[in-house]
Amino acid sequence: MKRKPSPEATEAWSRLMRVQSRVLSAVEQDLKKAGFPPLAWYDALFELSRAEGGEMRPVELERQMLIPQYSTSRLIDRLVEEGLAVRRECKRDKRGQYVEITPAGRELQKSMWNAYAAAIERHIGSKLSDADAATLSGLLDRLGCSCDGAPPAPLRDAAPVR
Amino acid sequence: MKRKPSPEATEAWSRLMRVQSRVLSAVEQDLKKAGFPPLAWYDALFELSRAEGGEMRPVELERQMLIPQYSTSRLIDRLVEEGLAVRRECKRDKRGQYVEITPAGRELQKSMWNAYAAAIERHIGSKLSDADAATLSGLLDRLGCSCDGAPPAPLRDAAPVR
DNA sequence: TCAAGATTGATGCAAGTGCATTGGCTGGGG
DNA sequence: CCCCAGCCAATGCACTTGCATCAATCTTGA
Repeated sequence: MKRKPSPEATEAWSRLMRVQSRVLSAVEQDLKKAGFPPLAWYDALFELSRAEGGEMRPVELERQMLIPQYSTSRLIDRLVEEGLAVRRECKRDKRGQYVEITPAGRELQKSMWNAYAAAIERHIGSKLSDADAATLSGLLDRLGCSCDGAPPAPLRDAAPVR
Repeated sequence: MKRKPSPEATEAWSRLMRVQSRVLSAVEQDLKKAGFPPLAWYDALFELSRAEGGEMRPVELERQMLIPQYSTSRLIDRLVEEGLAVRRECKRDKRGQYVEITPAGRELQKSMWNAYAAAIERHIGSKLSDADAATLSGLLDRLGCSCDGAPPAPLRDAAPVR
């Protein structure tokens, strides 16, 4: 039951942790140097912008972004504070609410994407052929999916991420 | 100069971020549930334990672990507070100091490794063949190394990581 | 030899995170 | 019909992180 991992598995673990941390901070730095807010803001704005009517329930956002409930709540606080989103009451369920992206929010999302895309290209695209990138995605998928019985994932496009 | 990333590159970025975050928190949770401190502690204890004489300069530890200076300083504070390491003065350079692992520190490092190895096996080893794990490591390496001209990396063994 | 600059490590402060709990509301079973 | 288990979102508190800066010491070079 508690078999030890092979050296290959251990090495893969090690690389996965180190490399993503380096790449993530490199990309975050690029964004920050360009004067943009953290990546999490982008992700939230992206999810909102592609949602029906530009709005969604916090609980839905939470599931998309895979972050804890309180974290979602505070992220929304900040977006609202900056005028990038607004909270709307939900008439169908008075416990809940809707969060709607504002025009300013859509604009920021788009302009962040320019810098973001450039950073991805710089730190990933330029270092891996498309075929290798696809192989990498495939291998990573095998680590992530089987974890908890999440349905195969709805398939995302220009899947911005995080 | 600002070419856009291919869909493959973007997808790889996305997966890299999501998957490592899931795997990392899964492993951290396993450790925590077993009553152990955070992974960073393990990494530090591991580095110390394999250092000559079980001691090293904070600045050296910092370079091994790839974490910021203040972070190292505070991590050492906590290890010392728990009796897992001690600070020693450095006679050769009075600005600096040595940090030495204690017997308790060595013991904790070893017992953490049991749980840690099991977690790696559970979340990585059992999901990837050794060959696939090696392929994954190779692809990840291509992302990490060329970043900053760090020498090819001294090559680590049971490279615990993070 | 001495001043300027670099390096080592610590720390004050602001901001972010994790955890537990609360308060409001819903919906279903008795 | 009412009550209670369960869900939604917010928040108080402790702790951690990031950033800037400091004090002490070392090194370099004129």
